[in-house]
Parts: sequence; structure tokens; C-alpha cells
Amino acid sequence: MRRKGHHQLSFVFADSPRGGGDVGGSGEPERRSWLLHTAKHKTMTSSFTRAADSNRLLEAVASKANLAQALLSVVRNKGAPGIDGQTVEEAEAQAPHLLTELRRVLLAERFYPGDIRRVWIPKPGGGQRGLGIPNVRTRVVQQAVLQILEPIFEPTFHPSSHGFRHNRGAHTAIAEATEYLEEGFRTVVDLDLAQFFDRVHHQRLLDRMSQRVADRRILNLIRRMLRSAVVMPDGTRIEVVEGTPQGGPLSPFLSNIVLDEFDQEMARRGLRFVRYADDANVFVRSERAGIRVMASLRRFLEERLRLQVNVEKSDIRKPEQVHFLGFCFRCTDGVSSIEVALSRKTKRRLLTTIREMTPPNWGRSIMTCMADLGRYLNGWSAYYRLCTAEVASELGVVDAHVRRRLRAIIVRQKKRPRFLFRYLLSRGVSRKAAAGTAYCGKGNWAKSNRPGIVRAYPPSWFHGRLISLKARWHELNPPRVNDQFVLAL
DNA sequence: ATACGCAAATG
RNA sequence: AUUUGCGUAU
Ligand SMILES: Nc1ncnc2c1ncn2[C@H]1C[C@H](O)[C@@H](COP(=O)(O)OP(=O)(O)OP(=O)(O)O)O1
Ligand SMILES: [Mg+2]
Repeated sequence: MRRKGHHQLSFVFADSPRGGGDVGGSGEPERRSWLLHTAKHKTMTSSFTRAADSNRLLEAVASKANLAQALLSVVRNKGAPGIDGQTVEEAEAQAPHLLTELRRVLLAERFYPGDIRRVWIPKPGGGQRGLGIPNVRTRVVQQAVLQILEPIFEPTFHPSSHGFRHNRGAHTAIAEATEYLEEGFRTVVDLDLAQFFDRVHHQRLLDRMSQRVADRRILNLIRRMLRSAVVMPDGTRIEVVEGTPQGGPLSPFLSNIVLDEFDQEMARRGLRFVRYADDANVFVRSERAGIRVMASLRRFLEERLRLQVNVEKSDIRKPEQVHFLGFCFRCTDGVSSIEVALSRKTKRRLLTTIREMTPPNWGRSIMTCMADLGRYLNGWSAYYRLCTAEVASELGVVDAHVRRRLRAIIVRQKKRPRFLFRYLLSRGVSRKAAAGTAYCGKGNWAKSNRPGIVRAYPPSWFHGRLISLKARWHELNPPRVNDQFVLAL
């Protein structure tokens, strides 16, 4: 029962103000420097109210420096406006006024968070994800709370929790998972929660926070923000009894507080696990153990934490079958070493985005296409660089595929076979090879692989103009020599 | 070393 | 929210 409302989608991701009427260049960099300046005294504020048992945490949250810092990061994120329509640019323009106003209203405990705007975006695996976009000013408050509470909770979170945390991420998570597999725990209990953020239990969360946070005013503030009603794209207003908005800067942190209880329980049972947000992988030695662990952990989650397990995503899997953070694992028989490989979904998605970014009917110049592709492939390889060397060698065929897609564009841009023939000659291809490409009588895709065009655009031509996934892997994986890292430049 | 900006990825 | 890569500047 999907509703219309897709037209609002573009609004959410509407990029910042390229076409906007910012005429007077006056003050644009000025107010930014004002923000930077007032955000500077961060060290002072955090020193006197760092302790969790402090009764004056709200003063720390509402300090000018902290609010300025919070506004800066909200502005940097360039998010969409909330239900009050205020954009991040407007908020930045009114920064001095906004900050004093927020400070006043927060300290008086009269901050009104306003409703949350619901926006539907498509999920990668099909279905729709309901984002909750709070007002910009509310996002600033959430960010301000985050900056104060995070240092308090962060040190007590479990080391096997890697999602949304400082100095942790997918790479540390995969590293830890690989360790467990190498130790011989080669059955994976993969647990994913259903609609995780939407089902966070408010009272449970606040109770757990109250064990560490003495200042009740902070808890009341968070409670009020959690209870914000949601306004659907069609205007219907819905009261909220559970969940934390997917789009609030504080939400990921709150979700870690909720699932920290789960981490402690798994640790208490002596389980080896890696958790990233609502995706938990538990490593056991046998399938029998896996079945037992799956059942008991599921009971714990559903009965104690009141969270529902997503039965479609959750299962007991062999390392080759898992899809964890985009990776899967390969156990070479006998040897203890584990290969980190691209999961099937990841491979498929890589190829489809390459295909989408290189349409045969590309209208602009081939160089802009290669620039776009380069940006994408560069970021892609930065993330997937931690796959093992064996996998990296397979990336060579992807590179070749990319080159062929680009050659197909070049071929098509020459419209007629005769033009292509002459163009190939001009690039120094022999008459025979040029004719074999231009007049082969096949389609552009077939032509893109023929010797004529390949000789006009050989791999060496692409070298330096377009990044190669395989080459990037070798650049990014630090070449190690005798326990010493060598850095060029 | 710090900070800003762009990009990719995970959830 | 976090991470990583690149660029710029002090
Ligand atoms: N684009 C996003 N913006 C903000 N939060 C997100 C985003 N994607 C994921 N999250 C957060 C909210 C989700 O509840 C949580 C877990 O993600 P995910 O498992 O993919 O979806 P889900 O748990 O909400 O639904 P599902 O039932 O499909 O598992 O991560
Ligand atoms: Mg989930």
C-alpha cells in the first residue's frame, strides 16, 4: 500500500542552495567564522561537567560553545528541513539569535521539539524506510545532547559493538569477525532486528540512562523529543509511543544504549560476537550450538528487551553465506587463515552501478563520465580495500569491464560506422583493424571489445585517466616491509 | 598536528 | 551517526 508522496523525496535530498538567491555576498563567511569562534571554547565546557553524576549536565548541553558546535555539525550535514520549514542555511544565518534562544528555552526546561516529518525512501532490499526528520533546531539540540552524553557512555560500551562509535566502524568489525573465524568458530548466528529504530522502548531506554545520568532535566528533554508526533507526507499526524527517529542525530547513540544490554548479556554468556547497529553476528563452533544460541538470544531480545527479530534476515550461516557489512568470508580448507571477500549482493550492486553510470547513450563528453566514475570507484575502493589479496586480483576483470563500457560509449558517440572508421584511423589504428571494428556488422557492445577500438583505447590509455580498482587496492593496502610501514611522498 | 570541503561505505 | 579515501588551508 504505497502511497504517492514520491515527489517529496526529491525535496529531502534536495541539495544545498546552488540556485538560491544568495545575492549579497556580505556576511556569508563572516557568520561561519562567528560560529567557529564561539564553538572554540569546547574544552572549557566539557571539563567542569564531564562527570556522569553531575547534576548540571543541562548547563553543559546549553552552553554557548556546545550549541555552536552542534549547530555547525547540523549545518555541515546539509539535511532537509523539518516540519517548520526552516532550512539549515536559514538557521546558520540566524545563528546568534537561534543559539541564545535555544539556550534560554533549554535552561527554562521549556524547549518544544515540534513534530517530526516523515519521508519515505526506498530500502536497498526492497520495501520502504520511514525517515523521521526533526526540525533543524531540534536536530541542533539533539546534537548538543549527543556531544555531552557520548563521552560519558562511550567508555562503558562493549568493545565488540562497532556501529555508530568513535574510532570504530565496519573495518574494526570485520577484523574482529575474522579473528573469531580463525580461532575456529566457523558457524555464524546472524541476528537482525525488525524495524529497529521504530521499536525502541522509551521507558526502558530512559530507565537505563537514568542509571548513569543524574541530571533528570536531560532525561525529561530526551523524553519530550522521543514523544514528538510524526506527520505523514499526506499531513496526517500520528502520536508516537515507541521508537527513535531515523534522522535524529541522537538516535544512533540511543540505539547503542538500548543494545548495550544485549551486548552485556552475550558477554555474560561467554559468546564471541560482533555487533554493528542492529546487526549482530555470533560465532560458535557447531551448527547445533548455533541453533541453541539463536533460540535463546532471540528469546532474550523479544522478552527482555521487547525487540522483534527480523526472521527473514536472521539465520545460521556458513561463513561463505553471510552478508555482513558488505563482506563474506572464505575458509580455505586446512589452513586457518580466512579470506575476506565481497558478498554476492556487493558484487551485484557494484556491477549494476557501473552499468548505470555508463549508459551507452551517454550524452556528454567521455571525460566527465570518467570523472564521475572515478569519484565513485575511488570511494568504493576505500571501503572495500580490506578484502584480501585473492579477491583484489579478481577486481581486474571489473576494471576491464569498466573500460569496455567506456569504449562502448565512444563507439556510439561516433554515430555512423564510417565516422568511427575514420576516427580510428586518426588514432593510428591500421585500416584492417579499424574496418574490423567499424564494419563488423554487430552492435556497439560487440564492437566495444574488438581489436580496433581496443588498440585506439588500450588499458594504457585509461591508466592515469581513470582509477583501477586493482591498482587502488595495492596503493591503499599499506605495503609492509619488515614490520615497518613505508609511506611514499 | 588542526580545521574546512568533496566522495564512497555501513546501518 | 560513524568510518575511510581524496583535495585545500594554517
Ligand atoms: N538511511 C538511514 N538513515 C538513518 N538511520 C538509518 C538509515 N538506514 C538505517 N538506519 C538505522 C535505522 C534502522 O532501524 C537501523 C537498522 O537498519 P536496517 O536493519 O537496515 O533497517 P530496520 O531494522 O529499520 O528494518 P528491517 O526490518 O528491514 O531490518 O539502522
Ligand atoms: Mg533491521
